Amino acid sequence: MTTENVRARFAPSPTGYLHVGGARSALFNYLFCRRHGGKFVLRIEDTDIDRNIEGAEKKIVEDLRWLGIECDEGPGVDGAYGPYFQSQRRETYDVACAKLLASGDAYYAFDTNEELDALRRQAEAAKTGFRYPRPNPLPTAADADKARAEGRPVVVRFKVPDEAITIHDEILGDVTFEAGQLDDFVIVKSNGWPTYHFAVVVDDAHMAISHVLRAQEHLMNTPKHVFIQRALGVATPKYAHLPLVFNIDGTKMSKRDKHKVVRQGVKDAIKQKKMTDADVMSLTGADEAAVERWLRKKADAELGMDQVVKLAAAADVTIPEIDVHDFRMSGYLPEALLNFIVLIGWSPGGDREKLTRDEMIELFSLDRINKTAGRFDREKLLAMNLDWCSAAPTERLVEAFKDWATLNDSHMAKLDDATLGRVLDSCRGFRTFPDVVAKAGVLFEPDEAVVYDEKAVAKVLAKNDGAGFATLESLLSPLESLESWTAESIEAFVKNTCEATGAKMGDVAQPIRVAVAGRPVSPAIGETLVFLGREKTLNRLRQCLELR
RNA sequence: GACGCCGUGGUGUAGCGGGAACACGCCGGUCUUUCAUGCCGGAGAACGCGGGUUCGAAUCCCGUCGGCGUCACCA
Repeated sequence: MTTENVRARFAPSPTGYLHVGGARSALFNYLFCRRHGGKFVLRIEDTDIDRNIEGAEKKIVEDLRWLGIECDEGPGVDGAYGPYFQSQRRETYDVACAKLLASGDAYYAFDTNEELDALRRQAEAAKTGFRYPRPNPLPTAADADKARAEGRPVVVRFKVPDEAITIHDEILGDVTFEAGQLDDFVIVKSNGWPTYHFAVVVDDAHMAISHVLRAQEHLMNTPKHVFIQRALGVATPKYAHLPLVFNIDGTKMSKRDKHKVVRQGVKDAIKQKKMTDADVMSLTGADEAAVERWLRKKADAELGMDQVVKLAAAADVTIPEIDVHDFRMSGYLPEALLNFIVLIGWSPGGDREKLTRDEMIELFSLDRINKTAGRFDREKLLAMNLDWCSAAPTERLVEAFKDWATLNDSHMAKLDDATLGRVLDSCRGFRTFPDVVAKAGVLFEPDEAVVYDEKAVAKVLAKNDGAGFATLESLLSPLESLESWTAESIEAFVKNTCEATGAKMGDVAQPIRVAVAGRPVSPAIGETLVFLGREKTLNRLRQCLELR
């Protein structure tokens, strides 16, 4: 492989957060560039003016950065091939289009959507595939002006050559498409903006893109792109189509899954009479018709994400993480997500699995990319996250935890680094950050916030005529007068108490734990009480004794 | 339907002509003051199916079936 002039790009459209599938594509392009000393370009494909979401590209850049993927050229990173927004490159497309029109490789067309639909229905009825009927003779510029004057939409279509084409794919090998499969597709829309097919080709050429690594769903687009390249007289980059990423059940992983899961959860709740349509209406503020459309007609657009979040909480379902940002919000380490993602469709060979970003760069190669689609196994991700967390130094954990806690408005975001480090270390073995809060969070809340779990109280405190309560009571004054309040001294105190009374560690530690945390789970008893401090410990012990 | 891609335990992968390996998950056990970790052990694929080439095939060839993808003035 020539390592000079390698230039690859990631080209998302700014319609929201970065999807994990997109992140995988970005990662592979990034790794490939780094491996070969090339340039990684980020280009925003915002030619569909109506669908663009304001500021979405900032979110995408932010998500990439969180993962540790930085571009060499792109929005905010100047390079010799900018601008990096397609919306700012209109002249380039206009010039290229004029060229194709002049050479006779493209022509005007004036069909309305209704006419096109009718044609498609006809084709369907006749059970023949729809192909746009190329007019003969081809309309002229004058015809186009006339049509425009009549108020008809004017588009430009590409005149697809009637020949077979073989594309060499770096992963798939040679892929041949028969002649006559493609019809004359639109390259410039009636609003004057290029379609995706045209814009990618023009930009890839202008930006000197040498390699295109993209998801396999684009494979069938490649002949279109190569035909345009030939008509334009520009070079064809090397293509590598990446295997798809599916949900664990084999369905396509898409943003719609969030709606899908919540919808099903709400339906189940309604069936079990835990919820009603009226609940859905009051929760979302949507009217009956809108609820009907969302719930029964699967019209996702009827409800916004914040409304879906409320419904999910009410129906007690967990919204699946789909976007990179979702995983960040769920308390994953970016290095773990990155490691997990890189292994969907690629492996360094052998038994090697855990990889840092630098190791990925060193080992990455196109010929080790798989052809088979992979599934996104959340259990494996969780296990991998646990691994990374266990191996991470405390400082890294503190940094990542603070990011997570801040984003989630957790009360633990306020803790100082030293305390946070101890808390995180005392919880080692956690899978994601919410586990840490579940285990130790209550120690940093007001005493009144402690919720006593009935089962735990019954089992640990009330059983045997309130033996646990009695233990607590007997501990009150020794704890109050304990000389030093450190994890070691507290542990020693508990041990000594056991030895003196012949009790087991659990007989002493568990009542304290339940009294102080409300549940039978918390960090080691010494650490638990240190986090709490002596005063709050005693306060909670007394508070708990009132349950008797 | 047309075209295209793919097919190793439940999942991700390794192996690419000569004992089917690793990780996750699952099951059982175990350490521990709780949970989670950790540790030990186990079940689970004759490599979609059929045929061929070969002394020998998951590995090469052909066929077949199945899964998936694409068929927009969305990208």
